[in-house]
Amino acid sequence: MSGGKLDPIDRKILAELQADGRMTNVELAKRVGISAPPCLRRVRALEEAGFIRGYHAQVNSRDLGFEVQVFAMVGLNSQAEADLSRFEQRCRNWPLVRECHMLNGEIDFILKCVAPDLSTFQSFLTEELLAADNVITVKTSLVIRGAKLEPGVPFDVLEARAAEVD
Amino acid sequence: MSGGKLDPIDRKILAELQADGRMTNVELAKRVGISAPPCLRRVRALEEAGFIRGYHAQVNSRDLGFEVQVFAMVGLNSQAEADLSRFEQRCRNWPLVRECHMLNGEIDFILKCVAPDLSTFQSFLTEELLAADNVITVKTSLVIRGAKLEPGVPFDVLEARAAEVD
DNA sequence: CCGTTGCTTGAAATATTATTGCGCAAACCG
DNA sequence: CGGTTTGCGCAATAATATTTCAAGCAACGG
Repeated sequence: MSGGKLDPIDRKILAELQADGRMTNVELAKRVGISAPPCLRRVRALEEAGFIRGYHAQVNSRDLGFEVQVFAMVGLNSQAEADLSRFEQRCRNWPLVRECHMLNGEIDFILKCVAPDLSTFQSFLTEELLAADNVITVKTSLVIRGAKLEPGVPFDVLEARAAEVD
Repeated sequence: MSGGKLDPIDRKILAELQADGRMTNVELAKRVGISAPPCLRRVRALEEAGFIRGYHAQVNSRDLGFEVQVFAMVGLNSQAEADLSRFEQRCRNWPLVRECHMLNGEIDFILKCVAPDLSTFQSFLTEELLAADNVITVKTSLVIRGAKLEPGVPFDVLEARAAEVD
């Protein structure tokens, strides 16, 4: 990647692959307006440069028996770096915790959790999360429904900015 | 899909594709222990049955110029269904809002937002979100760092449950 | 102004992969 | 038992990915 800068074609590639990660390379090439070989090279370069971190199937948790999704707002006793790291490491080892973000403000961490049912989550909450070292406060909120679920980047905003630069 | 039930091979397929959505079908077949054609048939069936909702490249927002990630906890004035839906619809039209979850408890919605910089987010916050009809409270928290980012389902938990059934 | 360098492209060739068609075996059911 | 269903895998075919290579093009320095 020459200098780490992306041209409009690269951005379009990223946008397309974000929308459909299994698109064939020929289809992708057609959409971004170049032929297949350079398109593939660009994709590889984007992967190597870390712009693309991976590809994942989006699986329907509910159908798989994970009826419950919960956000947990966690407050810690100590915010020393060592303690923060220790808590993060714990989160990595809890399968029910799918995302863990460190925040500023009075909440130290927000966790996105899943569970097969409420009682499983409650057990986790009381026996694991609340019982964990250094954890002071946990406020939980059940997800009633998800209205928009598009992790990633809004490429339309990106294109608007790129246009301004011209 | 015969009745909608999944056997261990199906679950393994889902787990593998969740981990790497661009895996070739032959590789996938090798890993789950069957030959390519039935493997592909299973994948197609899983897609049709809705267990797989799509495939997406995970793009690195920071590299693309989205330095800021924010969780916004939103409280509404009215929780009438029509008002909730209207707010959800707004969220779908805001590019900076990437996820919108309706919660129980005192927070009505949690939004995961991204922005190129703080001032962009502030403008969005004051001119769009806070200005929106029916919005009473918005508490925001900047994401300092993400420690675990694995949306989806913990298949190890799933397998443990399946084993119990035996 | 021209040649060199560095970089990117696209056509063609080749290697892999996806996909279809079909026969086979096990499980299930009357 | 015989018929039906279901899912498997082999083999053939179609599509795709990937490599190879020659050519185009801009920047640069003589």
